[in-house]
Amino acid sequence: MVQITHFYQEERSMSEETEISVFDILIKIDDNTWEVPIGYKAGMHVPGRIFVSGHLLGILEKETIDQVANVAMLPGIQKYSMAMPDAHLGYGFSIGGVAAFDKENGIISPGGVGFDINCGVRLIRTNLLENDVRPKLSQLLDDLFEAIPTGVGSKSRLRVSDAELDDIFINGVQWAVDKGYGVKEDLDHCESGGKIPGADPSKVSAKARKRGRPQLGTLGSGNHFLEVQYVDEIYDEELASVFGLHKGQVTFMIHCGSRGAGHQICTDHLQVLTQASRKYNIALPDKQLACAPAQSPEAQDYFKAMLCAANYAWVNRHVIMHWTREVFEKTFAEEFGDLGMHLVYDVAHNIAKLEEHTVDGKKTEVYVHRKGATRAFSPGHPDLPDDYRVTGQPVIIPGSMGTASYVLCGTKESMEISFGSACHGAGRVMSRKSAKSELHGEQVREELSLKGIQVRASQPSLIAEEAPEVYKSSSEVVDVVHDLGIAKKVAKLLPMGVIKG
DNA sequence: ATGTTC
Repeated sequence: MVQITHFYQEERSMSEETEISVFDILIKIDDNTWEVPIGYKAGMHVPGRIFVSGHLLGILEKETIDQVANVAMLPGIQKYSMAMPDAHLGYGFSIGGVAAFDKENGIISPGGVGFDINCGVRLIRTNLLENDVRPKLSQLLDDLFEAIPTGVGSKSRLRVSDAELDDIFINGVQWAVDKGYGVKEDLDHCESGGKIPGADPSKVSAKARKRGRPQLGTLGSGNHFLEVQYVDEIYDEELASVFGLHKGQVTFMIHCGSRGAGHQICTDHLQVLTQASRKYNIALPDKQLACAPAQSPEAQDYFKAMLCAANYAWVNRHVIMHWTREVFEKTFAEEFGDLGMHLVYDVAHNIAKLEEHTVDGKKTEVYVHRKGATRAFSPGHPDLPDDYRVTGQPVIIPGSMGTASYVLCGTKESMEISFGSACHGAGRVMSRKSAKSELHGEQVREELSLKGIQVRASQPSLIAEEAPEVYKSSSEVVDVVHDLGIAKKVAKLLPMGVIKG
């Protein structure tokens, strides 16, 4: 029997807590399901469920378990407070957290969405093969780096008026398609059609608008990227064929969010909801869990503003996709003709949505908070576009820089186990600070280059912060959700070139 | 993630 104990970061002072093993807290349900019992902390309304393999459990922080337990104390939570295999410490709610709250008796919390509202990812396929692209890869990446503004505080070459910003907040990708960015088909291949109704720009502050206006069509920083990839392996030929994927094919992936706009909207409303938590007498185990009753004006104002940021983020990824398509056209269309650059799908990783789920055999409406988690709806779900209704929803899981990304597919089991949710990515294991002090950007770049992966980034330190070794293995995380059955593996994608913020 | 320490 292997004894797995919890290892704290070095800077953390030794205390009696360091003696606690995760086995002292968690109850094993099956190989990939561990329960935080309802008695772990006084005030938990439901147990926690952490979906990890034995190995991933060994690197799970105790604080992440505490965050799962804290969320279980919030009013109106349904079934379980959950954490996906890529879970790690976040603001209030863990990243990788999934929690559903009753529409009438539950709460809405910005901490359950995160600062980067609708951070998400989209995958675009092409008709090109790996060997078509390799000879021109360097030039392609240079041109992409030129076309797509990256980095903190980067500004777009797209100028939108104040009135257009309202239109973007309300109509999302529909605005972009009407403007000539992308095509109508793209709308169907975004989660929620790239536009959630109910967004209200009057709930967005002047400051958030000011930050958001110049940033539409910018990649941002951190783990955000634009990656040129190829399909390395197909796990399910039938599903892959519906998604238009085959071995050797070149794809590109865009991972980014709502930039300064979403960040400011979260900051603004956190302030209001911190007051509201007191006003409505909600006992908070952690002030970062600030929230309000779902139907209160405070919670609804946040929700309506959050939807503005969500719609903005879809447009952001859409505009970046448009410019990327243009660069591919410029580089390859003369030689290869129609490049077939169809959007496979676009998923949100940080969002709260009002959805219908079955709880205790009854259909009920809940606010599902997914923070670093992906919707993974089942075959036949009415929210899916016609062409994917038979397969289930494509679930796009980006890897960390230089590692594999995955395409999975939603299942019936995800609806039963995890409110139609799966994991979102690799999950950090080393802080940005540690990564910067322990790793050197140029060395990481060199190591990736030896693996045939070219990186373009504004600063070498950013490469160090996002090095492969600072993340959990994406394949390990994906195997857990596949083995649990909450999403099914379809294809593995390997990077050829990365544009970093 | 983030006008990276309101």
